This record gives sequence, structure tokens and C-alpha cells, in this order.
Amino acid sequence: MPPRPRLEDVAARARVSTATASLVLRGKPGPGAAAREAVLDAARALGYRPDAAASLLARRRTQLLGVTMDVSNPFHAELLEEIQAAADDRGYDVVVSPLTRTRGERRAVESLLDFRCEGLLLLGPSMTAGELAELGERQAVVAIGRRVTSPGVDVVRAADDVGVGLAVEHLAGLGHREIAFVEGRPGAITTLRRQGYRQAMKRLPGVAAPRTLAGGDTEEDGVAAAQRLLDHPPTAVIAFNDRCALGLLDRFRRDGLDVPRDVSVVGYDDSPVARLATIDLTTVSQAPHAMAEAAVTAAVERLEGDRTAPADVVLEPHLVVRGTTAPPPSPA
Amino acid sequence: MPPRPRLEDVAARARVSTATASLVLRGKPGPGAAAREAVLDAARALGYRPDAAASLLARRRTQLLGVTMDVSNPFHAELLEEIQAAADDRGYDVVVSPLTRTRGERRAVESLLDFRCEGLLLLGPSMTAGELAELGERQAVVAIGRRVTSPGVDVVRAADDVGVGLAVEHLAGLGHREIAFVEGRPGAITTLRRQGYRQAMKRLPGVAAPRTLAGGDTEEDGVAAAQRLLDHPPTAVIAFNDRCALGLLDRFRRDGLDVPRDVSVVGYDDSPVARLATIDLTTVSQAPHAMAEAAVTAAVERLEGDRTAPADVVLEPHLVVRGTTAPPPSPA
DNA sequence: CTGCGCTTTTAAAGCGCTTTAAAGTGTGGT
DNA sequence: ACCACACTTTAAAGCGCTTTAAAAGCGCAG
Repeated sequence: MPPRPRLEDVAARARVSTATASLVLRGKPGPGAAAREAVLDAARALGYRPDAAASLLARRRTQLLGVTMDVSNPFHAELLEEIQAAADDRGYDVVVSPLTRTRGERRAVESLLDFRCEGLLLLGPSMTAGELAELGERQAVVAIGRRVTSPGVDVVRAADDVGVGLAVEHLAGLGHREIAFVEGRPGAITTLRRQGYRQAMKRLPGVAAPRTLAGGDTEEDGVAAAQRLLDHPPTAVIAFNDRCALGLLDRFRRDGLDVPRDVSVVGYDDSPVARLATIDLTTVSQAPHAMAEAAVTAAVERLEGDRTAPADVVLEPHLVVRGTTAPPPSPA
Repeated sequence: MPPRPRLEDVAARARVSTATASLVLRGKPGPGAAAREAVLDAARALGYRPDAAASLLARRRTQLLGVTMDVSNPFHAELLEEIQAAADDRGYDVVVSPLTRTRGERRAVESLLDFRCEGLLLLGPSMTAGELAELGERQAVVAIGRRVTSPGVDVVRAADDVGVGLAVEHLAGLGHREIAFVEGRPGAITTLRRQGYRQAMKRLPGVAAPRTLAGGDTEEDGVAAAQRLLDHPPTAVIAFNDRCALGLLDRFRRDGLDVPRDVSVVGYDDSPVARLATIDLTTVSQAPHAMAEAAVTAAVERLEGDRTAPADVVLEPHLVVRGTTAPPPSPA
């Protein structure tokens, strides 16, 4: 097969220098209309595609944003999609580095750095605050969904306490008094959500005392929590996340309880599964679009020198009311 | 911040040439023990990491495999993980290019080519056979999970007909006579699985006539199919995939049917969700590990010139028996 | 015409690494 | 002491692109 055409070939065919060709192909000002057309024609005729490695090497700025993500996490997938679009709008390219069992965050980040990514967007990073801070000293780093205080690290997160508060209010508004909360695995996020729950329960008149249960972030955890709730079920339960909520739903229904007639369930994340007609789960949306937008903006601001102080963007979640919540059963 | 160290800096510190340093760092034979140690020390001291773009550019072979995948597909996530590992073993690097709503297969492939990927592994490619063939003429291309006949394209797929056959045999072995099959969306895969179903039903003595229903690959499709089955339910149903099976399960249970006591359900894919204790779905595994292994092998063989004829690797799926299948209810 | 300030074009110097061919180093045989 | 030979090391030429500084072209006032 013929070797792939190089910029030089395009330039030769268009009878201009490679400098001109380069400028034209990247839409930079300079070359006149005649040259532009000639280069574009030549490139098309040859089926020219610039070599990314070479252009990366030559360019001072790479305009590359690296994203680490857990490929098996649907919320991450959603964020990635939005990030791609947001980066595109700002003229940046995205390279993704998946985390797997055999490929930790450390390694994923390294391979991003090897590609000269200027900014790193870490989706739900699990590295220590110290490691993050260290990274932040040399790169523009944005931690998404995780609170970190470090001068070099920007943070984009949702106001989880507010989110849970919305869920409580919604349920209280429907007339529920006994509203339980199933926690996630211990950590910053769980703490924040629990706070939101407690405060809302305290703030609202007429609701019973808070009731929190250990839970987790998988369906199994939800099932386990439901089990413990069964002998004295509340009229409504808020789960740490959608997966956990699914476990609750499943266990309750197997026990003959009707959701939402006997008990209401609220999830968290508005993951795609919650939207399925089958599930139709009332849940709290973290606004992935806004998150991605804010994260990309933060990275770009840093890189373009518009800001050196760390950003801490807190997004307001909103409640998505679907079919798993309803007024409580009429008082027995 | 200090600029990142270059190979030259490492070489200078170790008092050797960049050539030697390069050889040492890539573990190539040549440099003696003394030089090796000096270079390694220097690299460590400086925290040196090679620049991927530069090395890609200089190298003749890039040893890069590009993967296109749908990030929101859990089976793809699983394959990716295995592919990474397999490529690693063979000294290849993997770059992934996610497909999103706004970023079609065409574009994803282009960005892989821009990075000089030598081989492309396409997970469930949706492009036309013609486009695939064209790609295959210039690159090593492996289509995974899709049957294509083109001299330049290798194929790795599972024997789906056999897989469905296994499911039928399992159910028949348990004593089921009325075994329905819910299809996926029209396409090569659906056709193959349907064939497997029909043939197995014909082959096995004592089972009733085949009964196929239109379905799809989402939970909703499963729900819809279940609905249609309800007025005259078979004792067992095989679903096109796990998601569809989930829909079936959900709908059956809401109708008061007990799975597996009243009706058995089998899925396809052995996706992570099927393994959850809550779901515990009997399903057919496509052996992602073997698939990834075969795909990487195919690409590498092509690239290293060991083979020029197209490969068509067909993997035998196997049945994973879990909790959604049991003997049929005793005859009324 | 000449010269001046423009805009357009280009030659050439890298970007940081790999690789090849040639130079250097030491060993042992004679 | 000399040479052939094997093993190490290195200088230098790229890889394909971007970018800078300087050259070339051009219109127009003087």
C-alpha cells in the first residue's frame, strides 16, 4: 500500500511551502485566498490526514485534555460524552484513559502525561489528597465529584446535601413522615449526603426523627438494607444512589410491597437505568452536562492563564420526579 | 515549574549518549551493565518519563492498537479490559476512542488513525461492510462480534447459534417443553441466534414447536415481550440478551409469577449485572477473555506478517447456570 | 521610478525521540 | 607487539509537523 501522504506532499501538489500548507490546514490567518484553495484541493485529492504525533510534538501547546474514568460506570460514560463535546467547543482534544482492575489511577494518569496532556480531568478520583495535590502542582487538574482542598486542584462537584434535601422535601410534600436514608460506603460523599438528609429532616415540620441505615453503592447493598427495613418499614426511603435504589425496589417488591403505593423510593444520579420505563425511578440528577462544562472550563481557564486560584464549582442538583414516589398509604 | 526532563538530560546525567540511554530505557540489548545502571539511576533521579508523541514519531512501528467502543456498553467495557491486558502481554499499547452520540464510528476511527494505530479493533462495528473492507485494505482491522467477509478484515465472534442451543438443551434437560425465544433487533446476530434456537428445538426430542417473539436489546423490549407472553406463558424463555432478560424478569414478577418456580429465564452475555446476587441470572457467556485474546492475536499476526489471509475466529460460548432456571412447575 | 509599509510566502530550525552506520574498546591468539 | 574479532558506544540523520524570522511581493505616496 502507498505510504500515507505527508504535509510535504500536499504542499508540493499545491505548489506552496509546507509552512503555508500547515497554516491553511489549521485555519490560521496568513495565507491568501488562492493559496488556501490550492492547499485544500491538494489535501482533498491526496486524502491527507495530519499525523497527530508529529503535530503534537511540534506544537508548543498540545491542547489536549486527559480524562481518567471507570469504563464500567455509566455515570462516567455520560460525563465523558459531555466532556468531549465541551472540549470540542473550546478547541481542545480529549484523550481517555480507562481504569481497569489491572490498571490503576496512577498508571492511567501517567499514560495521559506521556501524551503531554495539559489538563487532567479525573472522574471521581480515588487517589489520596496528597497525590492529587502533587499532580496539581505540575498540571492543570480538575477533580470531578470529589472535594479536595489544594491550591493546584480545581474541583467540580454537586451540592449533594442540597440534592438529598430536595428528595426529603419532595417526600414530605407528598405527606410522608417516616423517611429513611440508606447510606453509601463511608467517605466524603456519604457524609455530605447524610448531612443533607439530617438537616432537611430537622428543618421540615411534621416529619419523624431521622433514620439512617448502612448501605453501599450496589444493588446488593440495597437489598441488604431493604431486608433490615422490612420488619418496620418506613413509608419512604432515599437511597445513596440509583443502583442501591434498584436493590431496594427489588427486595420490597419481592416481599409483596407495592412501590410507590406502600412505599416510595428515591435514588440518586439519574443514571440511564433510572430513566428506563421499566424502572422509572424518582431520582436526583447531578446535571452531568453542567458538570462537564464546568470542568472543561476550569481546566481551560487554568491553561490559558485566566485564573490561578483553585476553583470550587458547586452545582445545584435537581430532582427528577418519576414513578417510584407517591403519597404515603392513608394512615392506618 | 521546571520543564519536564528529556532523554538528553538523562543521558547527560548518566554520562552516556542519548542513543545508549534510549536503548537502556527500552530494555533493548546492547548497553553494558555499567551503562544500564547509570542510565536507570539518572532516569529515576530526574523522574524521567518518555514523551509518547516523540517516540511515536521516531519509531517506525508504533505498536499501537486502536479500539473503538461504546462506553455505555458494559460488555464493551469488559472486552476493553481484557484487550488492554492482552495487548500489554504482546508489547502493544492500546488507545481507545469512544463512540458517543456526537461522535460516530467514522470519526472515532479517524482519530485512531491520526495517532498512527497499526491495528484497529472494532467492537461491534456498525459501519457498512464496504466501509469496513476499505479500512481493511490499509490497516489491520479486526471486527469483533460481527461477521464480515473481506480479505482485509479479521473477525472474532462467538458461535451464537451454539450458545442459544446450549440454553435450549439446559432447559430441555430440566424438563421444559415450552421454550420461547425473544429475539433482538433484526440483524446478523439475531438471525444467528434464532437459527440456533430453531435447530436446537428441532433436534431435541419432546419439546414443543418453536415460539419466537420480536424483542430487542433493552429492558423495555423485554417488558413488552413479557407482556405478550403473559396470556399463554411458556415454562421457559430465552432472551436475546441480559438486558432484555431483566425486562422479562421484572414484568413476570410484577404479574405475580415466580422465577424460576413458575417460569425459567435465560439471558445472553453474562454481563456484570447478571452476576449480581440480586439478579442471579442464568445466561450464556461469550467468553470476553478469549475474545479479546483472539482479537489481539489476530491483529498482531497481521502486523508481524505471520498471516495475510483473513482470520475468522469463532468462539464457543458456554452456559452459566444461576438462579433463574429450574424444572418447570409440575404438570397441571 | 524609488522607497516605504503592508501582507503573503518561505527557508530553516527545532519538538524529543529512535535508529543506523560508523567509531571505539578491549580480548586473546600468534 | 600486532591484528582480527566481538562487544559497546556514539554521532548524526531523520520521523512529520509547527513556528519564527526573514524574504518576497505589492500597492501607493512622493
